[in-house]
Amino acid sequence: MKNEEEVKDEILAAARELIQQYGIDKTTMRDVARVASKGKSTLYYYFKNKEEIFDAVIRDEHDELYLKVKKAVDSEDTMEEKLKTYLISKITTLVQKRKQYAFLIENESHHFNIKNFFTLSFEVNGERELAFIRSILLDGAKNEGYNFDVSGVIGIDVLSDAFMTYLRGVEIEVSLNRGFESINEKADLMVKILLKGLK
Amino acid sequence: MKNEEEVKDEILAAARELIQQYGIDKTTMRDVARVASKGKSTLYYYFKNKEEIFDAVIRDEHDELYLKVKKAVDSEDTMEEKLKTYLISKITTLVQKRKQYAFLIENESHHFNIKNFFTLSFEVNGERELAFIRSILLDGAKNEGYNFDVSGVIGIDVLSDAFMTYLRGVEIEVSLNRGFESINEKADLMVKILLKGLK
Amino acid sequence: MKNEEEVKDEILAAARELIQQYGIDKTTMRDVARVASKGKSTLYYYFKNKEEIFDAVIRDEHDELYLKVKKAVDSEDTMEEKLKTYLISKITTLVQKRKQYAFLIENESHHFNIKNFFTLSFEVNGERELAFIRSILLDGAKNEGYNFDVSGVIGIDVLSDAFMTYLRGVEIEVSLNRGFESINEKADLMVKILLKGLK
Amino acid sequence: MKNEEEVKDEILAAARELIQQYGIDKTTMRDVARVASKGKSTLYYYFKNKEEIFDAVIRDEHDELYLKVKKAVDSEDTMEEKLKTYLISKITTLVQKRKQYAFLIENESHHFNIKNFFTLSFEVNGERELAFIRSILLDGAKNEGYNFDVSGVIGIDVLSDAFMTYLRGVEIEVSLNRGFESINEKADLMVKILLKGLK
DNA sequence: GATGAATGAGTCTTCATTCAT
DNA sequence: TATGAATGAAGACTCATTCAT
Repeated sequence: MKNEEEVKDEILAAARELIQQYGIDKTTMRDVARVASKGKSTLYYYFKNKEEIFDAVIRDEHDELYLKVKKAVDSEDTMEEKLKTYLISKITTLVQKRKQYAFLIENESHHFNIKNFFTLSFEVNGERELAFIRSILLDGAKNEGYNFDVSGVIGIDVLSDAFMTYLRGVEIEVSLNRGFESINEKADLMVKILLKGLK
Repeated sequence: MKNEEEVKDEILAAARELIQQYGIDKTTMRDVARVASKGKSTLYYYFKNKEEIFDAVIRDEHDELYLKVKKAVDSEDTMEEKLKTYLISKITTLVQKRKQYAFLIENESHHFNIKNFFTLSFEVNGERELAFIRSILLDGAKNEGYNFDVSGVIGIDVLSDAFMTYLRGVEIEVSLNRGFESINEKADLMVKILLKGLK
Repeated sequence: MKNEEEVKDEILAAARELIQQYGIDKTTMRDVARVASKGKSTLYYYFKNKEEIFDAVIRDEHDELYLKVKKAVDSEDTMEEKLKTYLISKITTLVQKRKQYAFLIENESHHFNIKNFFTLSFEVNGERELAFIRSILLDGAKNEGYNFDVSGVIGIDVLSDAFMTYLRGVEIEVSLNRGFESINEKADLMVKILLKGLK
Repeated sequence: MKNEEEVKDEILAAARELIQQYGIDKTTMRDVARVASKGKSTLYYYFKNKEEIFDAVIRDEHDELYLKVKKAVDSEDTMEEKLKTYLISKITTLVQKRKQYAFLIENESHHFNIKNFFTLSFEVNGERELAFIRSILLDGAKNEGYNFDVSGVIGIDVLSDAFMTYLRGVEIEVSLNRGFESINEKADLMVKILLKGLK
């Protein structure tokens, strides 16, 4: 017999599957119940309401995403590689997710919701991503001799901020399905642009 | 006596107001009718359905946005100023819009939709923005001696692409209400980062 | 410039066309207006309301039907031929009309309305059809020596009534698209059944 | 405590009541819900949509009708009595139903729909009625010495077909409220007409 | 004489949520 | 613990009709 936590997870799994495919608004409690093989009212036994369920789903999803990227980055050695890996790993993961929605692209009427998902992602991971990037740059300054304070204008804060902003642009572009065939190259170039003249 | 176009505009104005406040999904035809001081069915006299109305609204809104930014940029002389102005004018306009939604930040249940609006913005203006930025860089190369082909890696395409991506990140950040108190400074810095070493 | 009667006729023609295809309930004033190339409100200038239009249409339609059948029958000489022609000409005409609706047969959702049309037909022509049939039988008795009062049970009234009832059954069957490939034979047989032993 | 089937039946009962009074088009889900003392959405818990409800009602209604007539006929002994009973019992039952609509006769605007009901009846019971009548005639031929093949023209198929067609005419006439005060006599006469000279 | 514009009332349907069991 | 049953509220959309011009 399952305990409370397990049932909750089953429900969240169902909700996640649906939210990824249809977005929040178009996913109904009935859908979730069906996929979770539960009665509709059972959802209300475990969660206060729809919002609580979908909030949990989103938080989970983005946690995962952040952890995955972080792990990839941590396995790199140099700052430049870390930054590139950050970009590449994030894009790759997002593109992957994007594929799950593939069919929605054609289906214009749904297409608001796909983006919704991506947009939310930023809100959840914002703070820790920025902190993480800063720490990468900091390490670069300490261990690899980068100098971010050239001519008094550019500093670590400025650069990590810029990197973050760029990252967000990338995410949106993925969500809009812009071609990202040459991810590696693009990441390479961007890192070059940002870092040129800083060492 | 109003002609057809005027009435349509009245309806679109009402729809726009509501879409900005509540997002598409939460805005009902009844709401639009009420705000436009029309009967619900009147909307259907002028538009085929909900989608047609909201499509028009969004297209208008983004047209406006693009034109406003373009105008501001065109009034500048140097490439660097143009790029800065691009960022500043876009951010400023978006922040302004953002204020209209202010109260929604508290109102968690609505907040998905705000972002919806921004996300769509990208889709509509994508192409022409990129082209516009390229033309700015091109002029810079021709008239101001910028050289984007240093060390074989960076070119106009790469840079305009990077600028666009960054721009998108900025838009998202605005939509998430990240502080943009020091817009001018931030724009200044970013342009410096992108252009450093290219002249 | 057209006079009132002409415009009314144009409207009725449009209405008739639509009623035949879609039935009364599914035909809207807007449809009629469009087909008649008039403004919707113009219909209300010429007719009090929807009902008045459709009433007129039906009356016309059935008038035509009756007249056509009567003409065919009158051109025959003997009673037996008249009765057969009555059946054949009515069935043929109805089958013809039926063909205009052909596509509706597949389209289940519409199929109530087709029948509606036929049913109404009975109401309008009832009286005069009965009278007409009686007169045919009467002529037969007078001129051809038929004796409808055999064994005290059957009389002209009984027989004309039976013929009428049978006729109605035929109409319904046509409306339900029952095969009527062998109309002539069927008419022949029925008349034989009814008249057998009466001369 | 009611089980699913019971509730469904309650809803169908309400729907039937209304359909009989107002016809399908004019009966709304709201009406049905009110009469069934249920919430409007409850109907959708038990049935997929309006069509499913009204389909069920009609099918039930006609099933009943057929069974009732069949039972009455089966209790008779001779072919002649069976045929008469068929006519009488059918007419009687229909007239009875007709009374439920009585007031609609005045109410012109509704009167299309009444007929709708009758018309549908034919479609549903068509096949089995014909088969039943054939079997009655067959028995008559076998057990009572009727000979339907006189003079090479009339056969069982022809006669059962004629009887059915006549029956349908009767149904329509009932639906149009033609007087059927002397049902027994009329049935008697018709059977005589059809069978005269066949034994 | 003709109609564009406007609409109130109503239709079917969906959904999150509650509650008795 | 789990859910079947029930529903209020709302949503998009349609239509016959009116009326000022």
